Amino acid sequence: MSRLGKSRGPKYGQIIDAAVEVIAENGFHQAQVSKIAKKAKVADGTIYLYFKNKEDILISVFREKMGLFVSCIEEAMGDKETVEDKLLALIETYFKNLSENYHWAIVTQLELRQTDKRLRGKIGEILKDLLILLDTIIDEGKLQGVFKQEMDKRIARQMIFGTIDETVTTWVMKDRKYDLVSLAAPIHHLLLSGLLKDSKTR
Amino acid sequence: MSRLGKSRGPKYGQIIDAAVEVIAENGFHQAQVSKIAKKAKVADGTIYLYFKNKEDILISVFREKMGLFVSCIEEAMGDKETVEDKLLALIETYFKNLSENYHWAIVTQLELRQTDKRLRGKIGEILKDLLILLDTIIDEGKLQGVFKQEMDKRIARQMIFGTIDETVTTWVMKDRKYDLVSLAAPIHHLLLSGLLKDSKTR
Amino acid sequence: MSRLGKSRGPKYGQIIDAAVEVIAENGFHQAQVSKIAKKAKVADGTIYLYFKNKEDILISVFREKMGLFVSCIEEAMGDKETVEDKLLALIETYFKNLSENYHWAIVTQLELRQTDKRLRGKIGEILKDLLILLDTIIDEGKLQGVFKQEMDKRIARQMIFGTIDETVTTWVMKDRKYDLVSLAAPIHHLLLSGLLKDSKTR
Amino acid sequence: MSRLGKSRGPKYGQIIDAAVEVIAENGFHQAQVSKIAKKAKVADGTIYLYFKNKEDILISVFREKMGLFVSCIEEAMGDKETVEDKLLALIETYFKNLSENYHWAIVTQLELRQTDKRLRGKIGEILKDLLILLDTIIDEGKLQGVFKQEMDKRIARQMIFGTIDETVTTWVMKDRKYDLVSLAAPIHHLLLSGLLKDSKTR
DNA sequence: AATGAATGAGACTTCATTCAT
DNA sequence: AATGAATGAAGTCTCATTCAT
Repeated sequence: MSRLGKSRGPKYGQIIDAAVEVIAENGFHQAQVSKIAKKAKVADGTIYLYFKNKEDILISVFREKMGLFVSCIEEAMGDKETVEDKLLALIETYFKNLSENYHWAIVTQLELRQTDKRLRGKIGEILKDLLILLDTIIDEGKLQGVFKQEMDKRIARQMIFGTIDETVTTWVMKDRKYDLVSLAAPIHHLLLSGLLKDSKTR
Repeated sequence: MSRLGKSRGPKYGQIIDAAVEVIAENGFHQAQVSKIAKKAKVADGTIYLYFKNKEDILISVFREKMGLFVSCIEEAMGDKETVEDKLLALIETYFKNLSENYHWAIVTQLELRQTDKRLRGKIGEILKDLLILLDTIIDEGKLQGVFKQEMDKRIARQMIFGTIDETVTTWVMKDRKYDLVSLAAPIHHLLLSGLLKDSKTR
Repeated sequence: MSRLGKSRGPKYGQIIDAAVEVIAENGFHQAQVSKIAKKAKVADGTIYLYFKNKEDILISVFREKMGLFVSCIEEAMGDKETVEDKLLALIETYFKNLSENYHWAIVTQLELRQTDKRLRGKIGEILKDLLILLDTIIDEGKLQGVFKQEMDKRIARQMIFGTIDETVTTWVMKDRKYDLVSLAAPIHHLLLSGLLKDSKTR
Repeated sequence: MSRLGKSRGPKYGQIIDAAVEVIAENGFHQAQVSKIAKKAKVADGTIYLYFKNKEDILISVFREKMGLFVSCIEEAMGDKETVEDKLLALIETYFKNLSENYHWAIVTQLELRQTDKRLRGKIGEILKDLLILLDTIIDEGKLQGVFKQEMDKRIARQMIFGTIDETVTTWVMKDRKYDLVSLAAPIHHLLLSGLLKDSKTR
């Protein structure tokens, strides 16, 4: 078993991509190794030259794709000056990426949640990179005096991530009947200013 | 096929309760019909006198329990005057219920998500009752001029529900290491007023 | 799983007998569970109501059959007075049993040896009952002053068992071309008096 | 298919030796071709330049090693005068060789028996050379009037070989906890004179 | 109404062998 | 002569559901 061959060889990428497609099209529990192999145009056994087992395929899929996803968001945030703009960039890029890659959206929002405790734990590890991005924004916002000082970072993070996540999930479950990216601005506004009317004294 | 026999016989409730326990203790994929039967103290075959199939058990579990859950929240909201108080009542009751019934919290937040498209669709149907409660609050808030007029109802609902849901999920996954109910107030505050500092002009 | 149902129900015996036949006819490594199930006229899954796994079938086969085998030999020895007669009874019954049950002879002499360390260890445990019989004879022979006093029990046991075992194995591998039982007497004689001519001074 | 290339190239010997080690260390069923290739420091495919298939490796291993083994015994017997001494030389050399080469002992006594009918038949062929040695001794003993005249050669051979084989197998299975070579003399004595006490009239 | 023994479909993974380089 | 990446066949076991009692 080519332990180190894990990340190279063109087949590696083929298999990863095939896995995303197969999971999105058939659902997590109908994503048999043989289906993935067929779509990747390799023999069943070849999968096991690149991945330890089925779970390893899934973890790798998530790590590879989520890595790109997070990098992409980081890059988009990079040239923004204010925390408000950074948050908007994050939400917009998040939505844009998933809009442009429906297979991946299905996988992250629906299929990957059908996993058991162990696997979900590992996925959680990878997700941390994304949550760290949120924490960075929150910290910076508080430091700059833009965000509430007394705000609990964990709660704020859960509000932002929960809102984004729920929005994408709903969009996926509604079969993309509307444009996701255009929701970024109003969501951004709502997260920043809350439900209450401006004039309202708080 | 006693689809209408839904509530007839004491065994029905026994099976529902057993299902919740078994799923919470063993996880969705380890919740075999025979385990549920054993915990409910009935024979495997008896299950099929009350439920069409395994999926029907799960749907029924969700419908029965979620019905109680929503009623409970409605009741708590009933005697509140302002929308702000109603929202707080909703969040607090939501958290309180799940705090007091950890099995149910595990089932809703983790295990029931490990289902396939079809089942998740049906669960979504039942969840609507909860989302309607949120819509009621949002509508009322806008009508009373307390909430932003230009706010998109769907987005607001996703922010509230996403935040609550993410918060509970995190709490369950962290093995209830902290008190959930005490998060209700700060979350309520954050949802109403947003991330930005009060003095900030918006 | 009916853990305790292990030994009862008519299917249990059917499966054991089917396993012996299938192993004898197809060889140990070609004795698939599905073949055993088919020959036993039960569904594949039924096997697992009576046996934990495939290894458990094999162990059980050996335990059940070897139990009968040893009992049979014990019984035959029971009414013999001298150790010489007891030894002869053992050898004759040993050969007679295997002669009358060729399937079982193939299984013990050839197929059951194709097992890995773990399984062979368990088989060894069961074989002990047989070796104890030999030890009993040896002890008694020495006690009565019929056998050599200085003789090492372990070595004697290995000579007797090794000779019997090798004889049966050869007979099985030669496809029963000759009568096995009639070898009992000469073997018995040879074991008792050795290779050397009587007149020879020792 | 270099069946005749048997001894050509240094890799041939490397592979044979590697096979013995791998089988002894991992067991017959865990002795994958790739493991043998790795230990022999050749590529997997190279194996197939020297051997037709996996079975051919095993047969060759047995033929090569058993050839040396038999030669060694023959040599040790060569300068003995009496049949008794020849038999003792055979047993002692047999035990000595296996004592000094534990890997080979494991392979012959345990691992090589985990083979199917076909392979075992071929191994039997090779074993014949050893059995012929025994026959030579028996014939000579009878001719010289040292051994019983009425003794069946086949039975005598089975007694001698069965005893030796069982002794070595037991020693291997007991993890060499005692010295094997020192058993040669008592076994030799027992084979020659039998279980019965000298004075006993036969 | 209740039982529970019996059913049987379905998938992950290993490893001997090949063949293009 | 040598390589080693790729192949693909094959078998154990689980568990939702049925049906004779």
